[in-house]
Amino acid sequence: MGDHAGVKGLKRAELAQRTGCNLETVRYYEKIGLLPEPPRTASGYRSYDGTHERRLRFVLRARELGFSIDEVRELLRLVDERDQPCVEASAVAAAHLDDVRAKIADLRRMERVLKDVVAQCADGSLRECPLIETLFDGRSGLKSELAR
Amino acid sequence: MGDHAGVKGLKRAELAQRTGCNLETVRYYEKIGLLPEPPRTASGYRSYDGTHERRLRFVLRARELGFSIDEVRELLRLVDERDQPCVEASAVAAAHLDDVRAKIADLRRMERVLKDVVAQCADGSLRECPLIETLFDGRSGLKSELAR
DNA sequence: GTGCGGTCTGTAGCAACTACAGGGTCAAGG
DNA sequence: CCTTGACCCTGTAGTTGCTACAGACCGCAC
Repeated sequence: MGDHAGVKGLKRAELAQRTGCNLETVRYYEKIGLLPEPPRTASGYRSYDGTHERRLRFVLRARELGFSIDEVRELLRLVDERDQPCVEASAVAAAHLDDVRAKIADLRRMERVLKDVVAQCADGSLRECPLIETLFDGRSGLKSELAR
Repeated sequence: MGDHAGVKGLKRAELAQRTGCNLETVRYYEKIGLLPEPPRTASGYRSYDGTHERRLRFVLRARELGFSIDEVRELLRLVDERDQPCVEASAVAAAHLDDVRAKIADLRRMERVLKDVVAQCADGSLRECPLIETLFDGRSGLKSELAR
């Protein structure tokens, strides 16, 4: 296989392997505009270089931190446009941090209820299943727990 | 509109409103088999009664607690088949509790990294944006944080 | 030359809904 | 009696973020 212009040119699978990204995800990110279209070899194979790898790592790290695709797009725009990225980027991150904290709070409420119910089921002191009764009737403090 | 057989028959929108469920979701749950097909009026309108409402509330509460559709299906099967539901139900709940705790742990890692990065952005002591540098290079302990 | 693997494209599938479009029905008002 | 508007019906498409094909090429070893 000949490279386009002597560049070291990673193939898609190589890029995926180096970044730990799924093969198809690379193409997906290109399709939705998170990665630029790379040059192609004469026969149409994608040929990536270090800038693509760097950008893909950026996207993957942002996704690991739970940023949505749109948030990642916004962060990339800030990187590319370079107009005071820090102020705007930290606003995006701060908003996302609020989301994360809200999700943690939701999950902690769920955890509390589940833990109580599982404990009640385990001690076997009730003739009816406390989990199922809770789901049916909202007793055992579920509603009040969830309302908090 | 005449009821089928003198039953009080809730319409779909009424059931949705009473349970706080989205109108379309009622139909969706019916389609995927979480709710039984209700009787219809002569002109084809769905006509729900208290048992449907009770079952829908069960599903909605289980979903609020983060049980997946498949888990809800399993819980409903235990309710319907009535063979030692408590032991099996609490096993489903305990497994789900593990999931919830794993999600909380993931989110807490994200929270920690985001909090640090936002704080670094805010104090303005660095010429480059710490958030963006972190995403590009994995410095600032992101990788080690996420690896834990 | 012929096989095996890699790559290409477009498209379908997953969860769990949500939101239409285009039709039928019902009850009230004129 | 007829119309108007609000409801209900169905099937299907959209959402988010991928993942996994099918079927067609390409490239390299043997």
